[in-house]
Amino acid sequence: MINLLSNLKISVPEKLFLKDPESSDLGKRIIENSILLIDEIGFDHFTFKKLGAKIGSNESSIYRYFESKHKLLLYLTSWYWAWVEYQLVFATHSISDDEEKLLRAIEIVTQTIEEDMTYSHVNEVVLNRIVINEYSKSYLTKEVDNENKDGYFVVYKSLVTRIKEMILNINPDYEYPSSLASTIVGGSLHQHFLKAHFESITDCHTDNCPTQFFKDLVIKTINKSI
Amino acid sequence: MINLLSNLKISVPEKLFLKDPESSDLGKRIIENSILLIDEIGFDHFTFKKLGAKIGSNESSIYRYFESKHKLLLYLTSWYWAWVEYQLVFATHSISDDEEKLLRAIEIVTQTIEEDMTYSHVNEVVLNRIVINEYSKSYLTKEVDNENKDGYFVVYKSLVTRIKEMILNINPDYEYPSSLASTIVGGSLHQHFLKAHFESITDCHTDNCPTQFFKDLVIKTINKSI
DNA sequence: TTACCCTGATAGTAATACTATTAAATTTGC
DNA sequence: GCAAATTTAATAGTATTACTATCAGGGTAA
Repeated sequence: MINLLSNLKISVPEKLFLKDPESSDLGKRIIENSILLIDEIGFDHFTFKKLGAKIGSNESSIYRYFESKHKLLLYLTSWYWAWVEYQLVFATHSISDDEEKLLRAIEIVTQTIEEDMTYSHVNEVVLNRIVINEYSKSYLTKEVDNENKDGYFVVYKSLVTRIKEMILNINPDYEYPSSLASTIVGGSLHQHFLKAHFESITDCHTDNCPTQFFKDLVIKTINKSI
Repeated sequence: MINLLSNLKISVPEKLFLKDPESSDLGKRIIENSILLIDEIGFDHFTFKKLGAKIGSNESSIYRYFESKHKLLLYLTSWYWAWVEYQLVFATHSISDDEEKLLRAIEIVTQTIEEDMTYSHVNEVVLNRIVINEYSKSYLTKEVDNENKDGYFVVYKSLVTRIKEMILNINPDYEYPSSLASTIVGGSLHQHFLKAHFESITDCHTDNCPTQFFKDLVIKTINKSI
């Protein structure tokens, strides 16, 4: 599966970049090292100047690829969600039992990425941490409605919608399939964050935790009779 | 209840301010108008200079009350959570049935604040929107562990812990009471945001929605047998 | 009435988030 | 293999941000 996936190009909305970073060596170094640098110093302290210094390149060259650091964050997180969606589709398509299928999907979406799947220049383990720590900053802005119209968040919405469909397949009468699906995806990031910084308000202290919590939650919630 | 509450001073960790804004007229104008301005232009575009212009005061005077705009956000959101916690304690203390008590607590925590309760100079309706749009920015930082040690997030954690206790009262064997409680509080903010900006991935389109979703979710989840 | 505290005003700093221009290097097309 | 086109690097510059520092004036309190 890992090798199969690495031959596929993850597709990210084109409006997010000025020049496709996959199309050149410098572009790939920008992606690779921006992930490492954002993880290291946090998105708030991250600048193109610092990134330029890290990759031995110039600030102005990076601006040829991305209009702003905000767009770069959208690119990286879109890439992440597209990658998760691939894994989800791949891991569930051959499962015929609807409940088993959803449980597998929850695993994919909520688990900690443990090993670098070596998808070229992208370190998925580190990117996962970035998504946990920074993703909400990409949409908690005054510009969100315009950017949403421009399709900047399609990948995320598509992932949530897939999970919603799986929920409806199990129980077509459940009233809140979209809210439950978005709670799984968003809530999982939140539990991972709490696990790392606010242990007192989460029960997730082990490897399998956010996953077990959400599996239990979802199955109890969508089954028709109590 | 409204009048009773307005005689109580909401208590916010003292480290969050340099000078108590409740102690002067200028301080209160800072609070009142920072809430309005952050709502209007967003926290990212908010500066003390702009706030100074709005209240006819000077940037440097605002810095006498708050070290940074980040601390001001922590102050405002702590105030909000303390206010919610008061309401929660007040509304639930006389309810003897454990399940009814939790359901009432969920109502308090997940509902949209509909009317300004005129707690002096604080517009709670607008502050609620700020918490929905900006709260995560207060903890998604590289400084979160130090700030947490300094008690900047005690109010929020205390609120979540109260809900956790209520869950345990209903089912002491439920395995994830803290995670469920933090999911209710954090997830409710998220659903409110989706309702306003990403309608396609939420089922919350009516007034009573995040509330109904979470009530249903929690009751199904914590009841012992499936 | 003098001391002091609060507020306002001004100035200044380092960093940020860019834009613009030009030059050098590299790739490509023929 | 060379010219043309493209890409990257280097430099400079701008407006804004997030502060800090200093000083002056006005009101209050001992």
